[in-house]
Amino acid sequence: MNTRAKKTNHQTPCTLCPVRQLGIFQRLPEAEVIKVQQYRSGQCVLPAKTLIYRQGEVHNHLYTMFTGWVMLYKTLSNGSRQILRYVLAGDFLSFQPDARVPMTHSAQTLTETTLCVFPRQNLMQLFNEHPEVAAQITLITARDITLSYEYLVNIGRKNARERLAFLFLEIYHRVLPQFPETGTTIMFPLTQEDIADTVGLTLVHVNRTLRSLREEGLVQLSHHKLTILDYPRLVSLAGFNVQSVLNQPLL
Amino acid sequence: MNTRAKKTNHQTPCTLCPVRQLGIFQRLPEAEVIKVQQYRSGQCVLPAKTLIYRQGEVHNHLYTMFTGWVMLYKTLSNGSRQILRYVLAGDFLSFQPDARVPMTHSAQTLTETTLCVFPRQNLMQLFNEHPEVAAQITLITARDITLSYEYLVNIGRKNARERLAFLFLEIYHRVLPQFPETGTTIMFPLTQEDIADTVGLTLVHVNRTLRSLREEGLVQLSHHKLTILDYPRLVSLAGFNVQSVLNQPLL
DNA sequence: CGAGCATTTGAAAGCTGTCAATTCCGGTGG
DNA sequence: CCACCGGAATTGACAGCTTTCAAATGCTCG
Repeated sequence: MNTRAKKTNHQTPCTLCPVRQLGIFQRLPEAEVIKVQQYRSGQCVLPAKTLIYRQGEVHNHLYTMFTGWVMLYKTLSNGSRQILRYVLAGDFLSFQPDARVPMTHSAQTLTETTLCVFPRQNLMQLFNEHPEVAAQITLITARDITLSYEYLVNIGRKNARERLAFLFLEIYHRVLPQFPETGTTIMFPLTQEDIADTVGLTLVHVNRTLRSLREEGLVQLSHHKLTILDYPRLVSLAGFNVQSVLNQPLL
Repeated sequence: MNTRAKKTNHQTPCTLCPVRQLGIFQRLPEAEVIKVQQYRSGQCVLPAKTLIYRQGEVHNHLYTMFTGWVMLYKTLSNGSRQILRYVLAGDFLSFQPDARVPMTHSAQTLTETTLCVFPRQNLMQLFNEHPEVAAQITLITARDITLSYEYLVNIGRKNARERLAFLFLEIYHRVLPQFPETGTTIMFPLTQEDIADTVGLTLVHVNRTLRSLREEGLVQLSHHKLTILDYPRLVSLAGFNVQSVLNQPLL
């Protein structure tokens, strides 16, 4: 397989920032948001490459992302890495079956990131008093599973070009709502090694495949900017379906 | 890639069966279980190879599995198939972000299956009146994600032998609690094609890999019976961690 | 301006897929 | 009880996509 682990780990102190209607709170009426605040313990801004929690460690906070990019990944004993998902603004972070069980994966920021901290202990109380939040969380979690399934199909049943096409479209569609003014070019902080570890390929093969896609005028990726050159052909190549990626639970 | 779709679809009428404390209800005190029953709409027994719901169709029920094997899978436009997960007794079935959106995957029984039907419409009401059920559902869903992540690692970063070893151990550990008397041999209703579509390989390569594992005395698979011959070496080969597979949310 | 990470490329090996054909096995009908 | 049928399991040969190994070039940050 491939890949070595990262080593950075400079944690920054938490900084308060204004309340926002994102993530689990996005569908609540204004009054609810104010009340729900009391369960929170704070918010913080983390620089790029910060380890938020590590696979194997007990971690007792939940987070909602406000801004930034975070990746979830698992490291294998042989040193290789599998990136599981990218967490973007409005997404939920660090859900695990049991608070007492160690995390099964790690989370690290790719860019400067602002997130809202929520102690796991308050969760049951929140569920009791705000069942609509519970429903919201359930739906978000269900959507995460849907995305995870898409990834399984992507890695399990597609070739290199199709896998990259899918990844680009997926991220493109999730970033767009955050920056409606961007056209076909978005910020794309992943390295080619990150891409490789996401779609189950090697860095070298990702590089070759990127060249192939570029030469055919499908996408352009350089200096951490991604440009969708031929959206229709990309969708067709990837077997992409927007539904599978949308961040809009409705209930 | 590979594979064609199945065609069977003989639905059987629902049959009432006694209340059981499984799935979402497994942690509730007895009194709660009785009350919670009112939200349910019934239970049914399905023969093997029954399609429970189909990718692309709206489906308005949730289920808890009582007995049997169900597989969740997605079909690609080129005809290939990716199996996402096997649903066993006590597991939850058919969670999707939005009831109005078509299912993104299909579900089919592998064996005769008994499941408890729960109309999606009642969900919000259930959440309101029984927040502990909401918490339970959240935890089950979180566990499903954890398993899904394990599958991603399995397909994305392991070779054929490791993938099979992992799949066998995962299923073995999930089946054991249901049939504590079984020793190292369990019922295993998947065909080699099913295995292939689960771990992202082809039928032919799965067959060769199975032979390799058998010749090395690691596992034996024939006539839909799986025997773990050398558990320690299998665990080591698969990079298997029991935590990732356990069906025991505690809250 | 230098060091270290990230990106590119070439060549060769290897794992996995494809194609085809045969054997095995459970279930059905005579 | 036995022959037959179709799906499942096996196997061989070969092609092809990906990985490995190495090395060169390009960038970015201190």
